[in-house]
Amino acid sequence: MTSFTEKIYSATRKIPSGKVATYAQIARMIGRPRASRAVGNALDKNPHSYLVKGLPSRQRVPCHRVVRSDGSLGGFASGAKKKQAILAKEGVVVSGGKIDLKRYLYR
DNA sequence: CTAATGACCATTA
DNA sequence: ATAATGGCCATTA
Repeated sequence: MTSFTEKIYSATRKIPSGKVATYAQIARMIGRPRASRAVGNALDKNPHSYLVKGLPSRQRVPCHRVVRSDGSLGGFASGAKKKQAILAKEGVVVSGGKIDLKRYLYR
């Protein structure tokens, strides 16, 4: 575990249910404004599934709340379809493959 | 050490 | 609107 990935997980955990953040945003939060791509890599390797019950909240990383800057979903280890389903359950509407960032972006 | 690899981004055409 | 392009950067081989 590198400090880089730990910071990413920490930042990602701050995103509340019903909101989303972009990879670039996470990158900015941890002080590496140009590392958005590396952020995606780190989240990809994240083994902590959001859906696992009983997992301590400190270990849960809601990586499904991280999307692309253009509002499209971006990737997901278990499939983008799954990602969308979880978001929908939290109240984030994905229409036409895009999310209305004006409404759901975490500020 | 170098090279390749992406859950990316902004710009340009 | 989509597609290509060049840049970016931590991690891994």
